Amino acid sequence: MRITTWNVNSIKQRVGHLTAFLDEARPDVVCLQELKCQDEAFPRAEVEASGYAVETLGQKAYNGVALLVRAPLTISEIRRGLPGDGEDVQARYIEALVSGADTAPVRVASIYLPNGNPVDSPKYPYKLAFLERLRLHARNLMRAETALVLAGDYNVIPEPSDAADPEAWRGDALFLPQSRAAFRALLAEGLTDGLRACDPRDGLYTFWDYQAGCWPRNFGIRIDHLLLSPQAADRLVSASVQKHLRGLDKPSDHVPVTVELSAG
DNA sequence: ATGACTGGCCCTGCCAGA
Repeated sequence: MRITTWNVNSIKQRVGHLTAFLDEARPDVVCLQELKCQDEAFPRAEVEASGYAVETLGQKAYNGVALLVRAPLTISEIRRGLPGDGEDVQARYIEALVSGADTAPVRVASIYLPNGNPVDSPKYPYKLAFLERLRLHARNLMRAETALVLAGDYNVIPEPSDAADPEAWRGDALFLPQSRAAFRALLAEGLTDGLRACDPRDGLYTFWDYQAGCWPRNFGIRIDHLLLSPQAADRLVSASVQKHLRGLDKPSDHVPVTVELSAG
C-alpha cells in the first residue's frame, strides 16, 4: 500500500496536477492539505474519474484536508476534526480506516498543522496546543495496535539538516526549539518518521517558497511528514519525495511525499 | 544579474502562507 501526502495549496488551482499524478503514480491513499475550498466546491468528479473515493473536510478560503482511496480499497470509520477542537472550526484533520482484501488495514490521517507565525501572536500557542492534542490522540489510536500513518504538512522542520539554510529559520515558528520539542514528543509516543527511516541524507526537502528564487537555488525545507506507528513501521518498504512536481508550470509550493507499506 | 510569490476574497488591496 502506497500512501502519499501533498499540500496542494488550493485544490481548484491544482486539480490538473493532482489527476496527472494519480494516473501516473497510482498511489493507494492520498492525504491532501490546503484545499482552500468548501466541500461542495471540491473537484470530486475529476478525482473519482481516476478511480478514487473522496472524503473531505473543507473550509472557505483557508485550510481544508481530504483523503483519497483508490478502488478496490475501501474507506470507513471516518473522523473529521481532532479531539478538543471545540469552538475552533479550522479544517485541519481527517482520519479513516483503509481496508482491502489483500492487505492488512491501515488507519490514515491527513493533517494540516497550523503554521504558527507570527510567534508573538496567539497563532503560536495554538500551534503548540494542536501538536499536543495530536500527540494525545495518536496515543489513544495506537492502543488499538492497528497500523497507523499520520501524514501531512506538519509545519515543523525537525532538524537543522532538514533545511538548506537553517540559520534563515532561526526564530521562525517552523523551527523554534519549542516546535521541534513538541514534534519530538509526538515521535516519542512510538512513531517513526517514514522518510527519515529510509533515507538519512541531507538535502531532502518538501517545500520551496515561491519567493526569492528558492526553488532554482534549492533553498528548501522538509516539513511534510508521514509518521508511522510500530505496526506500520514494521511494514515500511520505501519512502520517497516526488520532487519533480515542483518544476511544473503553476506548481504547489509543496511536493508529494510517499511511503510504501507491505501487505502485512 | 543583488534575483520581491501565490491564492482567495463582500473585486481590490489585504490577509495568509512558510
